[in-house]
Amino acid sequence: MDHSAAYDDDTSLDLNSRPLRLFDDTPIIKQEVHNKISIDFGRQLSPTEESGRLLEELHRVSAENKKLTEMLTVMGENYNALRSQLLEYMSKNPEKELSPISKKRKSESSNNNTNSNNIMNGAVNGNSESSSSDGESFKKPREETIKAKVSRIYVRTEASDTTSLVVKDGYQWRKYGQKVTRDNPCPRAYFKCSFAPSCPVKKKVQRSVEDQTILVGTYEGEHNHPNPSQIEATSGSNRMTIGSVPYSTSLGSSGPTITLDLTKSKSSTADAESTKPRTETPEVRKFLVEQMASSLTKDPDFTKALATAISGRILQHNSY
DNA sequence: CGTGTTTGACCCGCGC
DNA sequence: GCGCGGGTCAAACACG
Repeated sequence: MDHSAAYDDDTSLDLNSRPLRLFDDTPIIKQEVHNKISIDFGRQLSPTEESGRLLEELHRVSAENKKLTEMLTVMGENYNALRSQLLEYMSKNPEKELSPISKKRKSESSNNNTNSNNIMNGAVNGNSESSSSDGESFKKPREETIKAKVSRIYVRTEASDTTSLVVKDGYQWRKYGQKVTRDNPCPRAYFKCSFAPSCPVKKKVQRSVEDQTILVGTYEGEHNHPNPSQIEATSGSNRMTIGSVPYSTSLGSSGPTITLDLTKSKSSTADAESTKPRTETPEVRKFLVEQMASSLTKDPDFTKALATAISGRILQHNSY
């Protein structure tokens, strides 16, 4: 299954990878930039030359930023189109996906399964918001349902690993129960957040009936403390991860639906290299520089700061 | 010995 | 009221 590509399109990991694709599309510009940068650092330029260079760079960066914004817009439009198609399809065939069991109680788990199924087929989230809203709200006390934010997370695990019910999301969980439910032979595990004693968040983890490599985690409530893994490593604040695991997220009517792929982070070296390169070859360094540059140029604050620095520098040189 | 997991018992809501 | 099923509790157990 090639879901990873679909996930990447929704994650901020793409913030890193996409600009590179852009560079790939425009190799001439890329080459030009690198040549000029090497010249810049290689010898001293006159103030006017340097300011000209920097202005040129600024324009180039702005143009790239614009391109990226456009690509993001197109991607968003495609996503919305796909989502509406999926919703339309789901509304036309609501019974197809559900089990013949008609009890209200069944709907929760069957929705879970259809969700994971659809998501794993590449349609990421439109379905989850339509089903999760009525899936969770029917049997909980009214006020609790309103208060507690419910979100779902779908985790693809190693194919060989079909026994553990561990979802590494960066938080600390204490298992307080396990139960075999009626419509799923795989046991459902119940967890409470143990990082903060007062944290009300609960988590249910159960393997999907259809694909047992998929863990379906249901989160209830909101953490009243930061993610422990983010406290330890705040340096990667631009990267959207759950405890170093890439994920994609989307908001539904009852809360976000999150999909992450543990197998990818574990086994895919190509993907791992993009976030955590191990070698230090010139190519990799170049790659890293490109990534950092593209990430920085996407940051409007950085662009502002750069513009301020450049203008300040120009004024400084003009005063000579 | 402290902490986390396991697992059977219990509670509670819902449908009949 | 009864049975069913999901969710929670807590004693027993395992592990470092």
